[in-house]
Amino acid sequence: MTRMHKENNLSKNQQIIFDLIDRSSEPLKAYTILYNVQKKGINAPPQVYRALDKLVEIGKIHKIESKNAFVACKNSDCEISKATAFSICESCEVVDEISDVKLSKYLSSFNHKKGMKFKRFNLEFFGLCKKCK
Amino acid sequence: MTRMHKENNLSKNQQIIFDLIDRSSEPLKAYTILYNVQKKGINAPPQVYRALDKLVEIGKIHKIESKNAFVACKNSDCEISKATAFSICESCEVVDEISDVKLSKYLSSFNHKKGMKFKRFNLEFFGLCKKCK
DNA sequence: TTAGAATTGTTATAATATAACAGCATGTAA
DNA sequence: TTACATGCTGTTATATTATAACAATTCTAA
Ligand SMILES: [Zn+2]
Ligand SMILES: [Zn+2]
Ligand SMILES: [Zn+2]
Ligand SMILES: [Zn+2]
Repeated sequence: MTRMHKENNLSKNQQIIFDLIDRSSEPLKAYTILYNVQKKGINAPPQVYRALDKLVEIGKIHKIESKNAFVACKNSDCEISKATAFSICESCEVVDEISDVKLSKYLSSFNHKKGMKFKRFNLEFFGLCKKCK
Repeated sequence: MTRMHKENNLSKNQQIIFDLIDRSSEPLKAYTILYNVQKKGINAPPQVYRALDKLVEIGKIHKIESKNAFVACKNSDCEISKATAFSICESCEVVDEISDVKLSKYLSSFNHKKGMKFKRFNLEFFGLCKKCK
């Protein structure tokens, strides 16, 4: 059984699942993850979803809501996932995390007319990538 | 059986489901919709999902991706759903469609570094509404 | 060392969404 | 008129995504 170390803030299952997502070139779905970690002893959906929830919470991964899939954060962990933006190709389905300081600042400071103060946003752009257009 | 009229571009099931969503004060989930239209003869999930797909396609409703729920467009049908933005209260779950021309223009003209040309975006802001904060 | 918090393992089930097939209505072209 | 295409409908079954509930173990901090 893996010992927890202070310098590593991920648990065993969290690390296994993060590594898989981080090495993937495309967003991974929960059950795809499950199939791929069964050889490592993760057998059931709740184990996957728990790890995913935690990884999202701490900003190591993001959920692409329109695809129910997960990608590793490429963006120094996105201030704990408060401001996420993605580009999604509607043809080849490639997903890129957008790191644009101006965009992020603009949206983080956006205030709704109706007096709501935002803590977080998620933005998904759709189109055709260079290869597909 | 309802006759199709040229002046009405929605079919019978589409109209029933649109009316329900339009009258609702909150986003509705597909199976909530199903339960509420069974008295009108819509019995099975595919009938609901087909109507929802079409209504989304023509911009009469939008899907709130983070909630798997649907709202009527409050915004003259959003140029056929090319540019959607919502505020979502994390406490009471109230959802508002944001109609902000500056925001919409800013995002519609945003171009990704990697040369992708965007056709569409969806933005979801999260926070606490006036009542909940 | 002990109590609380976090994580794990497990079974079962809930909630969301689509495949596949058949029928009917409308519009258009031969 | 017939024939065909398109779009909508109805139906059964199934696939996919996600959580409830409970017991046990491991980690952390006091
Ligand atoms: Zn990120
Ligand atoms: Zn592409
Ligand atoms: Zn709209
Ligand atoms: Zn609220």
